[in-house]
Order: sequence, then structure tokens, then C-alpha cells
Amino acid sequence: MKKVNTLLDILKDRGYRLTPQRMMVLEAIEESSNHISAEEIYDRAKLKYPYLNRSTVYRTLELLKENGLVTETDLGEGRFLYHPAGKAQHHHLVCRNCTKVIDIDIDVLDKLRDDLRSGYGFEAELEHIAFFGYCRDCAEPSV
Amino acid sequence: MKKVNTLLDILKDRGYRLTPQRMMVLEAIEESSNHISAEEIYDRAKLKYPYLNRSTVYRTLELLKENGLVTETDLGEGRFLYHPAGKAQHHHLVCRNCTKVIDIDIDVLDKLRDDLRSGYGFEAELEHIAFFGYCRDCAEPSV
DNA sequence: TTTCTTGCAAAGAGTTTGCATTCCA
DNA sequence: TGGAATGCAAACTCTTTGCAAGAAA
Repeated sequence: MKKVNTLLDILKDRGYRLTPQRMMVLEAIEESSNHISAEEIYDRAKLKYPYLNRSTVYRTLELLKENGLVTETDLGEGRFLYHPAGKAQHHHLVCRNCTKVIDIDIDVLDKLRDDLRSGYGFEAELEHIAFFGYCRDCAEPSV
Repeated sequence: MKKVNTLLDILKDRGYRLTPQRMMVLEAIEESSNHISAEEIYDRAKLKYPYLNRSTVYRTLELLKENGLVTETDLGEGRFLYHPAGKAQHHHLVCRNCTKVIDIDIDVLDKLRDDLRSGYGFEAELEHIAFFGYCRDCAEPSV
């Protein structure tokens, strides 16, 4: 029993058909260590199941989103990234100069989360956040 | 003397030519009450100066960004929004359900900025951040 | 004049859609 | 079998780019 089955079962329970395409898309998302783009999902899934079309990937992602099985994130890359809903998260600091990516703990944003909740009644999705700026080595913004 | 002149003067001082197109784009951004998309800038500017092409708008926006005169923001709409740099800073809370945008004070992120600086030596650009989540009225993610 | 800017049109990237065909339940 | 899902191709949105023509300084 692969853990992928749980998500598939949810879909099945809700009356959706379990096609090979959907399985492959789900597996690709599950197996990705972090977030993954639609194109990457397409590439990965196609390796295992070549009879797969991009539009099917997008339609499947739409379905998974609607059912709360994957989260869609916009990190300002000009495309969306996807990951299984509920997977453990961390955040990123992206250096505008050397493009280095620093992973930071999720609890750095706890205070912020609390402030937004108490101050604005806003339940923030602080998952997969990327902050841009300049790392220690590039402290002087070289414009 | 319209206040737009100050930005124009900055461009002029830096050796850029003051074309009607650039003036109209700047005016459109200045006159917009909040954030404005490239398409809206194009529409507005074109009303006053019909000899204007989309690519000129994009090229002008690129120029203004490089010179720190406008800020580009990604509110997850699938396009960028622009507003004059230096205008009262704030951040955004974007509701995933009703798409409402709540403006929040910049000092909400002061703590975070300090933590990133002391903990990671990272100088974060917390200029125009958008956080996604669910507002008070949509607190229950309606799947 | 001379170099910067623009317009045009085409090309991109990412995503969506209409419709006929396929295939899961 | 019948309706849901897919493949295909085309369209769509937003943005970028090459190149020749135009216009600031």
C-alpha cells in the first residue's frame, strides 16, 4: 500500500474516477521533496505514463485544489507551485544578488501569524513563504 | 508644476529622455489611488496620448523599477501591480476565498525584519508583501 | 546628428478551453 | 453503456524581444 492511495481514496470516495493520469500526477506531487511546478509534474508523470497531456495535468491540479488535497502557491516566479496540503513547511530567504536560498524555521513567523490573527482576524497561510533581500555576503544592494 | 515632475526630473538627471509616453505612464501610476496593472496603465495613458504601445509601457515600467521609482507587487493575480515607490508603505492580506485585499501597517513586520537580520544576517526587503489566507468572514476554508 | 526610444509584430511562457474520442465504473 | 475524463489543438493572458523607423537632446 503506497501512501498515495489515501489521496486517491479520497478522490474515489467523492465519486471521481481513478485514471492512470490522475495517479501519476498525484505520485509526482507526493514524491517531490518540496514544491513542484505544473511543468515538472508533467515531466515526471510522463516518465512513468507517457500517455499524458499537459491539459490533463492542469485539470487534475484544479481538481486536487478544489478538494483541498494540494496547495497552490505563488512565489512570484510567474507560475504556480504545488505541494501536498499539510506537508511540513519551511520558508525561504532569497538573495537578490547571489540568488542563494536560505531555509528558515517555520516558527520565525509564529509571532507574525499571531499578530495577523489578533489584529486583523486574518488566518494567514504562512507556508512556502519566500522573502527577498540581501544575504550577509551581499549586504550592500549593488544596484 | 505637477508632482509628477519630480519623478521625471529624476529620470532626466540620470540621462533618460523625457518622452510623452514616459510622462503618461508616470502620470497614470501617480494618479492611481492604489495599485495598478500594466494593462490599466496602458489604458489610462492611452486616453491622453493615443500613440502608445503596450511594449513601451512594459519597457517604461522596467526602467522605473530599475531606478527605484515604482514598486512591483505580485498579489497572486497572475499579473503584476505597480505603485509609486515611497508612497506610504503597507502590506497586504489577500483572502483566498473572497479575494478581498486588506492593507496592513508596515510595522507588523518590524519584529520579523529584526529576527531575520539577527538570526540569519539577512537584510529583507519587506516593502510590499502579500500574505495569503482567509479573512475574518471566510475563516473556514470552504473547500 | 546620434543615440535613445518607440512601434510593430511576433514569440514566448504558463494556463485554459471546445470538441471529438476514449475509457472508467 | 453512459457520463466522466482525456487528448489535441487552438486560444488566451501577460510579458518580452528583434529590428527598423522615429524623435529627444
